[in-house]
Amino acid sequence: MSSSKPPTTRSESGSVPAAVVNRLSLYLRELQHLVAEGAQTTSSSQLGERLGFSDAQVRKDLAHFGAFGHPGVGYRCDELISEIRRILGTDRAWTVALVGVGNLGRALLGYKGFEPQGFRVVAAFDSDPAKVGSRVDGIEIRAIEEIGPMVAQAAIDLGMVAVPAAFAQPVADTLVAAGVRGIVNFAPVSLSLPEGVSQVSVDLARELEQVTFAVASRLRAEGS
Amino acid sequence: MSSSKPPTTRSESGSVPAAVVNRLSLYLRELQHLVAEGAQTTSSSQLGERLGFSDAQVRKDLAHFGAFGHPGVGYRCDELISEIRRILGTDRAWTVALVGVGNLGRALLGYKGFEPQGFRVVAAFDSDPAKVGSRVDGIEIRAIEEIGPMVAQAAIDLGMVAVPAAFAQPVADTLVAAGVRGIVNFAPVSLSLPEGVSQVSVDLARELEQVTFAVASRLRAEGS
DNA sequence: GTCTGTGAAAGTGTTCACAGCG
DNA sequence: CGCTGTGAACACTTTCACAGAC
Repeated sequence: MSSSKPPTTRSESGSVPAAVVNRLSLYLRELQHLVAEGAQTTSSSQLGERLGFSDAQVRKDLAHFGAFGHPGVGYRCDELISEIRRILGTDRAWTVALVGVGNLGRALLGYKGFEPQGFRVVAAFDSDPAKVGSRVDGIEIRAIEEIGPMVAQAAIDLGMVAVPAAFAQPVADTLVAAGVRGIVNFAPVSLSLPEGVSQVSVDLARELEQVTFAVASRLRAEGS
Repeated sequence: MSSSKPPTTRSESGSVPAAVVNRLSLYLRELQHLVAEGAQTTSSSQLGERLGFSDAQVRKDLAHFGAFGHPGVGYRCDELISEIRRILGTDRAWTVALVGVGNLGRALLGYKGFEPQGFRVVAAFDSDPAKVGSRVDGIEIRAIEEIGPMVAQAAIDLGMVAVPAAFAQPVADTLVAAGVRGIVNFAPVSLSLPEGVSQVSVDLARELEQVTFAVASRLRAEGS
């Protein structure tokens, strides 16, 4: 969604709709908020209500992966958090390389929200020689040519692409050749990647367009 | 998709699935690339192939809003671009206010991708007195208290929320009270907004989680 | 009584396949 | 011919509603 995701993906127990995985992340985030508020347990209806889903939807989503609840009680927050992290793969840390240290890239380097969820940006690359060698948020900016060796040496799992649209595909190709297993693409282009490399695209202008569509529709419905 | 969108939304001709609107943005972006490459016309199959959808899907999506194609010919790019912009509401400019000039906020202020799609960030607010009064990318940072007057005075349409999770809801409430019609939320929390105000959420860690799920699934399928 | 997990029903979205137009 | 637009078939998702567990 945001993003050009393939419709489905494959999991430990058959194929799971992308929409379910999306919601899984939302459940995880909400559970973390609940724990921060001191909750020990929650229920499908509480979780659903806070996120705008039905209780049945929450239960059906979780049922794709197992039976984590306790009838008559609900879900133990910490238990469900562990399960969802295991399902999403974030029960271990993931190393991330950033390519493109422009405006957006710098924000990604400094973003505080990655670490708590198990993501560590450990390398950054840029084609601008003026940036290479400098440090941003404690990370040294390296030349594009160093992607291959660094990804191998630091065993980097994922890549984030924050370069201008025209360079996104070649940069993605380089990351894939270097061995990353997945890419988050912030350039407004559709990447073609080989099978076996996952991708998610985030296009900021597109997010705004989803909002304007809704607003424009409402204005049209009201009669100009 | 990426993001906690309500499942559907309403349009000029009945209700349109959110997934369709998402793809509409993708079609628009791809058409713009095609024009840049010198194309005059395209077809549902070309458009679909470049984005990973079926030709039928492209035609069905567009059919929600009218008949824009020319049988035997395809779609005239410039014509379809105009139509999609009209549908999305981006046939006119939208003014945007940013709240939260941290790492991410600064990136949003400087992001070059908004203007070409019809978005203009015209005001920025932050609670940090040290930032208030300074300028970032030509925009003066104002105090949170000025949101109300500024949104009214500058007739601001949309808000972008890039503040820490705990402040996102009150900031959103302030923006709504000030009169914005839609909000893009970058904080990892689920906002509750009144009917009539559209929202899209972008959670960067969640985007990464969608990728790790796919990667983790593949690893599990391969046997550890 | 409360709340989960789940078949069955209802509702949506996608693909198929073709009539019709340029 | 080629390609759109579209009803009909299909597939998928969500909701319903209840049996079973605590």
